Amino acid sequence: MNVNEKSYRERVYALVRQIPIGRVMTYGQIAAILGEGYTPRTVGYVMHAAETENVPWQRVINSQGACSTGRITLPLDLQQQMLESEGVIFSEKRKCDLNIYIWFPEGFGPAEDEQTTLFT
DNA sequence: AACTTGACGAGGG
DNA sequence: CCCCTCGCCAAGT
Repeated sequence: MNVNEKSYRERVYALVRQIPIGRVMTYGQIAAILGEGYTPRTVGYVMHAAETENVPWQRVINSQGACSTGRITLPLDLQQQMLESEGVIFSEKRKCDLNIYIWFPEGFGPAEDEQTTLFT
């Protein structure tokens, strides 16, 4: 048996647990990195059960830089509040700048010539 | 075993 | 910029 063989969900959780405080990843980005069989939708599906798995679920947002949990308990989405408490700044439209907060695991970052443009 | 449902995302109007 | 459509695939009924 392959002991490295983790369940479909565990692969997602393992990756999400690596996201640093104050940084985020998108559903599509996670699906692209995990590859085979993973799609933005299924990643979202899996994240629905993440809170009981000791996973920083709030750090996974959509490609528009906004939260899509739909959990609008207060004036603002709970997820957005959690991210704001980690230092992530959201606009009035409830979006954050992915160019600033997006995080890539080792070896998956943007090409060097593109990285420099992020610091202009 | 068939059908429905998403914490998505790219593309077109 | 907003709205709609369609592809994606694990899980729940």
